[in-house]
Amino acid sequence: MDDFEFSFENPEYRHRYWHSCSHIMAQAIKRLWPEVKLAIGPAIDEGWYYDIFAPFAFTPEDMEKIEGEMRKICKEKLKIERFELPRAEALELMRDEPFKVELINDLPEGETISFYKQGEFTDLCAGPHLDSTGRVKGNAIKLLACNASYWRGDASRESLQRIYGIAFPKKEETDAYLQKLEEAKLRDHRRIGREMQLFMTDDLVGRGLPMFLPKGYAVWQQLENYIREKERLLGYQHVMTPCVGTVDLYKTSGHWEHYKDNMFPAMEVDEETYVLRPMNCPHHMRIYAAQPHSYRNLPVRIGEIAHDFRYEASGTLKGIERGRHFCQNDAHLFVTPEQIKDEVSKVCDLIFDTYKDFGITDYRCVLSLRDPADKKKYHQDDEMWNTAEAALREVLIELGIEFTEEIGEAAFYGPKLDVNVKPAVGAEYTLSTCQLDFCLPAKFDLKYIDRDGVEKTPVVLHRAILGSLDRFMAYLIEETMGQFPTWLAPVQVKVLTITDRTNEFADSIASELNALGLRAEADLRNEKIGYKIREAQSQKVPYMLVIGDKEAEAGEVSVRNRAGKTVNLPKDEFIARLMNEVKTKSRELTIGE
RNA sequence: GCUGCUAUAGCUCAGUAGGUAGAGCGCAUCCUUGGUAAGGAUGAGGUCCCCAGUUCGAAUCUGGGUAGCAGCUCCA
Repeated sequence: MDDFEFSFENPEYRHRYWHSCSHIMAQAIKRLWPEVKLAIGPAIDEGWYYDIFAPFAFTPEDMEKIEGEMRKICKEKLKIERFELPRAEALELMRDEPFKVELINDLPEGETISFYKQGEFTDLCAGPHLDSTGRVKGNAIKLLACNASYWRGDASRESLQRIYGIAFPKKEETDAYLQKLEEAKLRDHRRIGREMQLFMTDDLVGRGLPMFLPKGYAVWQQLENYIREKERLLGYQHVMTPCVGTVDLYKTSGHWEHYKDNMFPAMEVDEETYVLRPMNCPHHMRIYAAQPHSYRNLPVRIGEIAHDFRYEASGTLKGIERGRHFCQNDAHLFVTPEQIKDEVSKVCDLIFDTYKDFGITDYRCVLSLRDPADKKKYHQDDEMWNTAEAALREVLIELGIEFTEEIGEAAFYGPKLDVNVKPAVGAEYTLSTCQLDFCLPAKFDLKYIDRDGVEKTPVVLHRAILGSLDRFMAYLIEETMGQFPTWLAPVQVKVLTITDRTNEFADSIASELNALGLRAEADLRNEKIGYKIREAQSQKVPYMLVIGDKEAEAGEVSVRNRAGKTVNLPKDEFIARLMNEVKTKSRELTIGE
């Protein structure tokens, strides 16, 4: 075996390990069901998968059988050997594996065609691999799931079964990994959303149309107020526009052409055709176009907390992370070409400033570029694209933002900076975005009068900071496990009585807090204090005030925070400190010791 | 949308060779006035997702819907 650090800590070794596991799995499957056909089986960030075409569906029992066979193969300590073949012989060797044949045929002329062989099993593979199946610890292998995938990711091609697996050098490590997966499920915003009564869905209302309940809407309102106020201070002007518009609005923008399959179908009324709007760029464009603009007044920043509707494929719906109705924290900045850099940089500042307020640190910036080969999706104007992409890239480099570039991820009208995060459960998604658009302003014939008296077309920045408020809330729920900072918590204070002798005092405290704009509830039920605490605790209320005779007499509150810390304070001091915690949007609880 | 899995009380879940259903929590009533994560008793609550079919009989088997979950594809 070539020389590199022979340790699981080494990402390259880990990659080989998992890649070899994928071959071992394929070998086991071929032993058990010789009739199945193999597609591809790479190592991934965590573990591996293999795509398999089988005339039957794998069951959980089958997965156990495969694991058993894999363990055997590990014990057999089969030597893993690489060899190369000329194209004709490679095709002959793989003649019973149609997917491999397709792969070989697609390899460019002159490309090395390599195989890896272990015992009776040989797979087309670029490698590299471990030197023996004996290096893999058989009883630390765990097959996780069997799901569907498409051959070459193309929904019009064969549907394959993708079996995922994970393995570590020690069984305890695999167990710990599985434990971690289980714990992640506890953070799932759909679960917490139900438990904390933040939102709900209802079949009669419709699929993918979540409803925010009083507690969830309380959080929502805080988010909305937060971002709107932040934008206002940065010179944004907020508008409110309707959710229904003529289909011509979207034909003009080009969205109809690109996205009509993902829009609710058109509504014919009298002689006109309307659609539920999937986004609101066109509205803002028309607002801009409604009056003349001078270069002196640019940038014009039009913002909206906008309700949009998209007919998302049913399989993509996921709680409030992705629904068919959602609310964008959208804005369009109309700028001169000279202002691009400055405005993009301000948007980036706003994004990262916001992340700081919410303590979001685990994100990834992507510069999303067009795929020049995709003539269908992208607006055809190479010069425009080159200018826009270069401009955005330049700003990001200048700001010292770390980013990767991804081809084919741009919007049809321009390149974007996407800020992506990973949820507790499921695939990465985009939280914030900043898009550079030279295209729609022309389609809407937008103008400003420049310094030289000539009419010119502005550039538009599309940007969303909280992205969709729904999705942002989903992310916050999973990050905080529902333990929102006090300023966001649905119920900030729960006032708990021990006996009914203190009902009046407790009630007056709750009223006083509510009058100050805080969210407080009194629990005057005839229950034991432990019971009331338990319930408030499970609702993740930041502060519980225990009010007994002693407190009522002294005008004090016994504060218990949700971390279990307690302290007795004069009522007014508690209120003052609480107000301060909320005002400063502290992410930590500041009361309790 | 595709493939697979799932659907029993408000929630989490048991259950039945095909013979009309159960627990815990929650809820209601009563007792309990208790000091920092579950006091006690009693009771109500179910078209076993929907529609067909098979059957003497279907919550259970079959088919078709609907919804949820996982992944794939998509995401202006």
